[in-house]
Amino acid sequence: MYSIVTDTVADAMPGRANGLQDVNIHLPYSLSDLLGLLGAAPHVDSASNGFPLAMRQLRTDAALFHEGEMVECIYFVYSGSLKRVRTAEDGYEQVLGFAGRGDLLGYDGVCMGRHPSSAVALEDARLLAVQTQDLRSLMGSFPAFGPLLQKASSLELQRQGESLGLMAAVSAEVRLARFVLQMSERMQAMGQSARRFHLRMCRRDIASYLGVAHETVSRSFTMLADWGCLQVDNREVEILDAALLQQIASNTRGLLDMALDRARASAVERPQGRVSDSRPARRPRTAGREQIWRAAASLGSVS
Amino acid sequence: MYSIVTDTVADAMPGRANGLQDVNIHLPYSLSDLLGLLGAAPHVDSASNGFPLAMRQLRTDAALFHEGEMVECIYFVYSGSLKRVRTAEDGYEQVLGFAGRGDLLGYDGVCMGRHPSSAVALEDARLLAVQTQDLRSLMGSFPAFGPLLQKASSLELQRQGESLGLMAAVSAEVRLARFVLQMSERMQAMGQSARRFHLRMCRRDIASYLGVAHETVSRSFTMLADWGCLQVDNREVEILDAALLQQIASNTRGLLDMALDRARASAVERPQGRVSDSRPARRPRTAGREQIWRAAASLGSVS
DNA sequence: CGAGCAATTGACCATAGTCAAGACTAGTGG
DNA sequence: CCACTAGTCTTGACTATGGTCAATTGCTCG
Repeated sequence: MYSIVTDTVADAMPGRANGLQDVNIHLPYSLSDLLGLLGAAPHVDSASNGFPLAMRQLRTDAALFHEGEMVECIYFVYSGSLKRVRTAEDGYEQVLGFAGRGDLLGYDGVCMGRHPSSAVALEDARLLAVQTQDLRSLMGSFPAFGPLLQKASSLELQRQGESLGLMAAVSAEVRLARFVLQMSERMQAMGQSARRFHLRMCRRDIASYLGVAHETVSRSFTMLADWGCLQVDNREVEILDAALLQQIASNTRGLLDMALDRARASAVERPQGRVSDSRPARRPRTAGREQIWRAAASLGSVS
Repeated sequence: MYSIVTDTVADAMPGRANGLQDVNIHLPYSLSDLLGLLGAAPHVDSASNGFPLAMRQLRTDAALFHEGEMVECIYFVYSGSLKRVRTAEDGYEQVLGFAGRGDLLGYDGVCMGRHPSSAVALEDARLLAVQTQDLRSLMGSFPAFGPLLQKASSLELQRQGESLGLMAAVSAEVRLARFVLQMSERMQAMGQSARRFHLRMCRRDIASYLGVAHETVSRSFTMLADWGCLQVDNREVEILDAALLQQIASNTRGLLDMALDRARASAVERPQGRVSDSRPARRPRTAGREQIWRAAASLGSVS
């Protein structure tokens, strides 16, 4: 599985990653920090300084909570990133999504009182914890909190919908293209570069998230790279041709239709193409992808 | 695709049953009806009688709201059922989920102020509408409302997660088995029979929801029927062997492991077992569906 | 009754899952 | 410091699964 980094005491069990430091650590954080994190104006609910919140710290591969546990808190990512996973009865680990700064975790368990999925840190992370039992009084005492929580949960719901949209695509390359664009948007939303970023999750996690085999993720990455959309070095991704990537991502069914349309359209315009990296022509093995090659070539993305 | 049915202006299409009646119709409904629908005790917030709510009526195939529209209300299904759909840029219609009585719709648009997906009635339906601008004051004035809304939105989020779990399965039969079980649970939750029910959506919708071709849904239904799990007559479904169905549904990867495990297990309790006889030292590379047949046979599900 | 859509089934073959092997990296302990 | 393990990542080969096209049947509703 994943390389286990025990964060504190040597626990003899290698399978379990959670040491003592994953328990709550109370630091001088308060509700006002949360309101700020969620984008509230600086001084709304100034009394919110007086409501202390726990800041939870996690090391890589440590679980924030496990599937099936009672829900005591909902969490907001303060730094770092996590994945949400559900383990099927047969032991298969399905990745439901990834969370970064500002994202809400654990809310899906509120209705049943139990977490339907686990959350695991992809890197060292810190999270603000709000006890569910406090939710009611918080909404009463701090008028800004209710709408912000609503907004956050609504955003989660929207994100999940988009995740479903990823899986709708039939072809693996399209799924991956959509995934890359999704990550790119998120990075931008967090103030980072949308063009070049570092993936925090391994191929297996991406594969599970996209519903394909991890070998297929590898292959699809090289495909996208060959077409001149991306440059990939392990987890480092650079988007070279966002337009082409978008085009690929926008085709749910196959690659064929797009390639034809695109090739036809671009046969008219045809600007001078910039050269990314001229690689020896690889023989495309299938009819469908042959089209993409032509499309890409006619776009000037590949010389 | 689906015939687009505008629910406002009289469209000249004679074949379609949707006319003016899909616009808002204010009937004597109030917040107390909503609280009741969501499972609150009968007399909490008795003043809620005084807060009127719009009841929206939809005919089959009419849209509750369209993707991209401004969010004015969130809705709670009072009767009937709907599907949530997202139309990709290439025109492909992706079904995100289905909603029945008590389910919340439109909440995912609250964060951005625009609906990220459409909602379309699968049959004549009625919905209670709550204007988003009222949410804040409602939560202030009616203490029971906030938690109920929270619970409803949390449930939606959980459901979405389960939907993602459907797509995780590689084999089409497994996806369909999970879908059927999901529907069964929902029917039961709504007080109907979990064993025998009527699907409100067509094969295409199921297919889109599961991320497979609609022909594959047909084939998978006949497969499950052949294995003795189900009886299917068009949209009428009867579960014959829930245990086997569960078994099939619980295998994310292939059908292989399950069939073997199951055959082995039942070989113990069933001394006649000739099933797990001389298994070749190495598992046959892809045993395929033959295994299921044997497993089913050894279970006595198929004569 | 006919038009149109839903559902099923068959044939074909491209895509992607599976197994296998090798390259590379990071963490561990001698 | 260097193996040594254990993980990730990539690539190749093979083939089952499922997407696509096509034809048929059945259902519903004018």
